[in-house]
Amino acid sequence: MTKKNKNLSPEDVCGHKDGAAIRELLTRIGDKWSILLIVALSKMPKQRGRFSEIDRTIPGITQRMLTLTLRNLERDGMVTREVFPEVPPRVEYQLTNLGQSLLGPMQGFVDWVGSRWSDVRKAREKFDKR
Amino acid sequence: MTKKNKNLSPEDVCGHKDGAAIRELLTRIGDKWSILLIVALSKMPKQRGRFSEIDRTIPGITQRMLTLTLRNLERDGMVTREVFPEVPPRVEYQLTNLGQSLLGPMQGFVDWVGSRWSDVRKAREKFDKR
DNA sequence: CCGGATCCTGGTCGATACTG
DNA sequence: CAGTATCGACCAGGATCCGG
Repeated sequence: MTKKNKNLSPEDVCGHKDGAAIRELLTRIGDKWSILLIVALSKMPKQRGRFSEIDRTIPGITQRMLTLTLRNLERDGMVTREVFPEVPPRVEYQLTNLGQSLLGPMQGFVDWVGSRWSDVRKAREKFDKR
Repeated sequence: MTKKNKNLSPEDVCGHKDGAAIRELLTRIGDKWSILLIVALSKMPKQRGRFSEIDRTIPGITQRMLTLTLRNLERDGMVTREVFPEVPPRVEYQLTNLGQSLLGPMQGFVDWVGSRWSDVRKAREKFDKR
């Protein structure tokens, strides 16, 4: 017997109740800078660094986008923000446990890319050859 | 001794040579519909279905976006497209091995969301309360 | 040093209408 | 049925300037 497809809303990704959350997460870390910030922070001593430091670590990012992306990550509990009342101002960001815990799952993708990306590139070349 | 940071280009995500590829992949599956299509196809018999079938499975998607997303996935070697010269036209799409192989790594994210998403939500509420 | 305020541009996506 | 064509809204993100 063929099982009838239950109506799944676009939020039910994977038929999973957290589908919407999954899509949100992918959208977030799929944006232009988030993943770079997370990785950059993860490589700093104590997974911690100040604004200008992160800025220098990530070539091409503008101050605006750095601020914005950090805010989003802070809002999501991935990083903390600590302001030191000095002159000149100093602000330090640090990866939270939550943020660090994302590095694990990410490794799955990294491995996949390592083993399969060449296939994707070949597929593209073949496809574009038309 | 403190190890001096090598200049890493924005393409060197994770200090990994495939960094650009990783970002590309995340951007692709982080877009609005790709992940839904992959999952939808993976649940069909033989990971295969026709255009209208997929369309009905994914509420809210427009014909335009369905076509576009399928094209992208086809170009990346994630799905195949087979046209049957009949009237009315029939076109079937099928997940490739490559496409299926992505489901594994994805599971890591799914699990992460399952165990950690509530933390994200709590962080957001706390943050927004200002 | 950090980051807010503005302005602007290109790209993504939805709506709609039309074809082989 | 399975698309293509066209238009327009919206928004991510870049450039730039200013301010505590």
